[in-house]
Amino acid sequence: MDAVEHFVEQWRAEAPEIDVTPMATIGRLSRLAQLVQARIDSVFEELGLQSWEFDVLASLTRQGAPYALTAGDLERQMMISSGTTTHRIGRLEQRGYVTRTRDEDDGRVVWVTLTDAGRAACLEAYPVHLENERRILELLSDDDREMLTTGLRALGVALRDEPPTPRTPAQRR
Amino acid sequence: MDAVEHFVEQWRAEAPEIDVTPMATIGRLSRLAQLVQARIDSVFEELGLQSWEFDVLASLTRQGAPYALTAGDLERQMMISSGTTTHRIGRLEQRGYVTRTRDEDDGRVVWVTLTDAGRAACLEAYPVHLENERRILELLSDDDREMLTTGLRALGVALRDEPPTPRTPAQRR
DNA sequence: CCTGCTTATCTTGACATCAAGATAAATGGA
DNA sequence: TCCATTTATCTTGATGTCAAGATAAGCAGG
Repeated sequence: MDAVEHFVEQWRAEAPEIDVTPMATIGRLSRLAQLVQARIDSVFEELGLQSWEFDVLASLTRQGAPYALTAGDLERQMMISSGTTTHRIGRLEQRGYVTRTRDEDDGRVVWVTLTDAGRAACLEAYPVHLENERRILELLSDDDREMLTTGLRALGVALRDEPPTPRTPAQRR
Repeated sequence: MDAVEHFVEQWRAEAPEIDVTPMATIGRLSRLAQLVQARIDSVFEELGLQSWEFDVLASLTRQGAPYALTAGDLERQMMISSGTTTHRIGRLEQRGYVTRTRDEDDGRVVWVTLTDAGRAACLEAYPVHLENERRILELLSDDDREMLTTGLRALGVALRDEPPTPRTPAQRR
């Protein structure tokens, strides 16, 4: 019995004519995402990072050399607004973790490039973060963990959460 | 192939010594929660409600008569801070959807009670919201949906997301 | 009764976020 | 070449959120 199951039962008693089963899945999705995020945040706090900071650094690091994306590509990968993107880049620029460069051929484009310090911070946090995630999933049985992963992957496909195709530095027009 | 699978492959290429499999599950959890929330928000917008407003109204409605919770109980059920609780109650009070009442016996406690208008707004939105959730889950096969639900329920239990035990009006000391 | 501790709510200040619009650059058709 | 349209980023203003502390009311032991 978890919290969502309790809410489902309350709704069945109060409004029995409505099929409440979707809530058992989607209600948990957002609630558990929040609970898991709290655990993840606490690890990043120990590492001196905000979760959103790691998000940016990780997006750039996993691209591989030369560790650069345009502001727009970052925006799409992180699923945030353009205003938030500008703000995030600015804060990380102040911290010395990224640099901004105007594209030479297309004056509208801003390249965000990881500095050595930014890459180092990301690579230091990365294994600690993943170990934390591993510890959370270890609370589940192998079967449950596998069902969860399979179900989530299916949902990702169903919602068309497709891989981003960033502009590569070579692709400058 | 979804976005998270792509990120996993990028990480495998860039930092092969780290086991990246936990990200396939937990990365999807937060990413998909965000995608699903966007769909949910758009339905509430049509209904003239914010998601957080429905959260409050639903917490009160599903309690059954007399549709009341203390501010602290709302805070715990919705997993938000006390400051956010105060703010939410204030906004809904302005809209005429809830009322504030000091407990007669314990002067620190504030009872938040649903008005008829608040209950009506919630009961109008509730079936539309659940139909929307049902439509999202319908994108999955029966098997995938069942695995997702089972996996999430297991995670809820593992993270000890336990049912709240609110103070009932009868329990006034 | 006091006095210190706990509990419940509210206030304040900071901040990340978004929507909408501004700015500026590129593009494409007449 | 010119102008309208599209694209990429940034700015502005509003908002929801939290952490930390303030306020105020119970509570418990002397």
